Amino acid sequence: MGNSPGTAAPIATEVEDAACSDAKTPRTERGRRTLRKLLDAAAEEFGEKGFHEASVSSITRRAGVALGSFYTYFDSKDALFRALVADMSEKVRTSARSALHDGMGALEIERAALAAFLRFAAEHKEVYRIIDEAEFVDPASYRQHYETIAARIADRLAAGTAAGEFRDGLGELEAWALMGMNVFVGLRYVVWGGADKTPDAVAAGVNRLLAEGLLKR
Amino acid sequence: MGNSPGTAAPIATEVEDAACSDAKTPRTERGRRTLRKLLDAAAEEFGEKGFHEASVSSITRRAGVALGSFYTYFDSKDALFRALVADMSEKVRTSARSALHDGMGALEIERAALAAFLRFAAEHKEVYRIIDEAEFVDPASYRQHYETIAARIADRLAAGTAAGEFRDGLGELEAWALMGMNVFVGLRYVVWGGADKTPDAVAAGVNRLLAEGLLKR
DNA sequence: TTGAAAGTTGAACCACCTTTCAAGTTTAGA
DNA sequence: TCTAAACTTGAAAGGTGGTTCAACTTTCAA
Repeated sequence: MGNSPGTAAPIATEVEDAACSDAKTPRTERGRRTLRKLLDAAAEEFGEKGFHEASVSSITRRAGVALGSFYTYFDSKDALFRALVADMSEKVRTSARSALHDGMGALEIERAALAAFLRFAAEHKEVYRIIDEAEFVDPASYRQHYETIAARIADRLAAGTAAGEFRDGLGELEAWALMGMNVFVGLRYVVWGGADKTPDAVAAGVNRLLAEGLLKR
Repeated sequence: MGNSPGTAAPIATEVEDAACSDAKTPRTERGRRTLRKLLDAAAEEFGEKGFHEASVSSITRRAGVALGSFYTYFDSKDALFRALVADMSEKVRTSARSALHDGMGALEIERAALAAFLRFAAEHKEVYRIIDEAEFVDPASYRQHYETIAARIADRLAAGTAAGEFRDGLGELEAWALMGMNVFVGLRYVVWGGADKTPDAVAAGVNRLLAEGLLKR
């Protein structure tokens, strides 16, 4: 509920680059401003209403531009959605990577990556909804998003094994399992809230599960 | 792709009970047949096209009944979707529970439950899509579905701890983590296929992760 | 047998929303 | 300053598809 529009920081800061494949690049400063307004309004609108309930006219109204201007920047409502998914997918990956530093142990890296992802999700709850809805609106992007992330996790696992910290036999399957854990605890404790666990507490709990497993010792 | 209609066994066998909250209960044998045809056709249609691409007229055509008959059994397209989600949610839970037997160890139970879920998903791929899409079409059902499953997993973890097989400190968080692993490996290896891993192999890999964690010993 | 309830039918209604377009305004560089 | 390109505007075209409805058929119990 407490998700009043304008509370969250705008996501689209340099969206133009990530989204240029689907957005028509503006040639003037005014054009760039309008495109940004449209992207920010769309992120809000899609986040609140979902793709099908959202309407182009509502997005342009929110952005404070005329209905027709929309088609100066996007070929279609679908193209706008694709541009948003590409942008957010990029931001999610960036948020996790930025939390990693040299000298971290392999297990610590997983904890930090999850904590950073959860903090990012807390600040941009609409990201979850938009990426999840891509499964139906833009399946190719959805699949690519998760395959890219899984590949990155698999790389980290391999590095952990090479460093002698992780056991052998960790591959794609384990990467997907890890990713699924992260996504679901994020949905439960960050997006749905209940506010009973902080991102760091959630990340710590998951990390213990990764370290110790379930069995009594 | 290789998902020709009619290949999978019909899901709706005793749907009437689970769905009666949203479907208008038929009073004659003929009515029950028609309702079943509509539910089966809808499961196919929603599974293939998703909620918004699916159309009532296409569902009735598939079911071989007139367009108007639809509204004898459902108040709206949304009500039909809700009825389907309720039914499938029930089937998913049943499929996992039926794989559990007395005398199984706690870890073995988790492996068997996941393997059963994956086999069920392989046979009814449309279930994944329909339940996932409920996040947008019928959020309350979506949330209830996963909260119910998480509660059941948490119970199993507590039982495992009580039996001395699992460590202390396992609760809701760990249940959600487990559930996320299961859902994501199902999406990757069963729904998306690639056929490189059987349900049992996937379940075994995840189970080892639960038993040993990531660390080298 | 009979008639009331249950079920069937599909054309038509209607609300909604994406997209187009032609006319007007602003920008930027020469 | 001037002009061509960039951008803006909002009314209206056009399509889609959920839902209604009144006439018709089937079922079933009395």
